Amino acid sequence: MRTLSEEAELYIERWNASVGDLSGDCPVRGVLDKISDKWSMLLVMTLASGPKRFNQIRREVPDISQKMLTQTLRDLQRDGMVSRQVFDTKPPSVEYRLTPLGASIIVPFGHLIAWASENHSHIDEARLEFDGQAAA
Amino acid sequence: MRTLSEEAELYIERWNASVGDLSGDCPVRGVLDKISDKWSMLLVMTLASGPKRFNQIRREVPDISQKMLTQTLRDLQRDGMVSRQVFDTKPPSVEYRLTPLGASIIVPFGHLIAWASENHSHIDEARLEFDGQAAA
DNA sequence: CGGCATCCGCTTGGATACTG
DNA sequence: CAGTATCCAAGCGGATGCCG
Repeated sequence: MRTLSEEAELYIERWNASVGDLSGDCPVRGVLDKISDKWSMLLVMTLASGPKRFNQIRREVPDISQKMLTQTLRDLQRDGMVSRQVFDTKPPSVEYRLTPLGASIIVPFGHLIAWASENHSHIDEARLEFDGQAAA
Repeated sequence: MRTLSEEAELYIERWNASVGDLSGDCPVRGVLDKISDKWSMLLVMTLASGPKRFNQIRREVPDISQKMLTQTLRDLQRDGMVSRQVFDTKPPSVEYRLTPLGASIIVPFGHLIAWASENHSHIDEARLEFDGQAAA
């Protein structure tokens, strides 16, 4: 091995040190499963620009169902990533905002988003080529 | 808002600039969906430490089924993240390795893993507290 | 060894209707 | 407005058996 950057090597080492046997109950796997959730990170990024109310989030993320929005917000609250504040007005309003923990994931997640926007064109190209060869 | 770091602010800005209306066909969403795949990132990290053969990967990731391993490897190959090399021995052997594109995701993904190992204890605590209050 | 094909259970998640 | 409750379809993914 090879042509990887030193930074990458470092992460690989840490990974190997932290995961042990990669069995399902390794704590990092647990967090990764959360991150893999279809909507979690999208909601975190939506709340990153400020606290928002339920239907306001819904409008900003058009293709989430109300059920999934409720459920994902509750999960994020359970994990201490989002706090929920109810205002006793009528009609009642509920505001969601990132906790410090929730806000702290923005940076590492931002790296991934940066990677995605830099490389999605490469992925598209690779996919076209792959599908072209499969058809031939 | 406001106790976020400047780096976080930068990512939030970029996010807002890049996603437009967050509709399902935004390219960043597309890449994020791939990353959200249950096994993709696990396999990338497994291959990060060097090229490996099919059953070797299976042994290192004990709880993936053969079907999902085949399928995920093919998807990664399609996306240009992994290359597949067949050796014409008997019995035949097949080696998978990261492409430069696949290797390039290790660094941003490493940031997320670092966050996970630093914060999973906070998440566990938050979860215990939340569940305790729910029971009360 | 490294797959592919089939079957099938179970979860995920959407649509709809109702509540405080 | 901000949910809860119920029903139901689609697909993810496991188990098994077969092939080159």
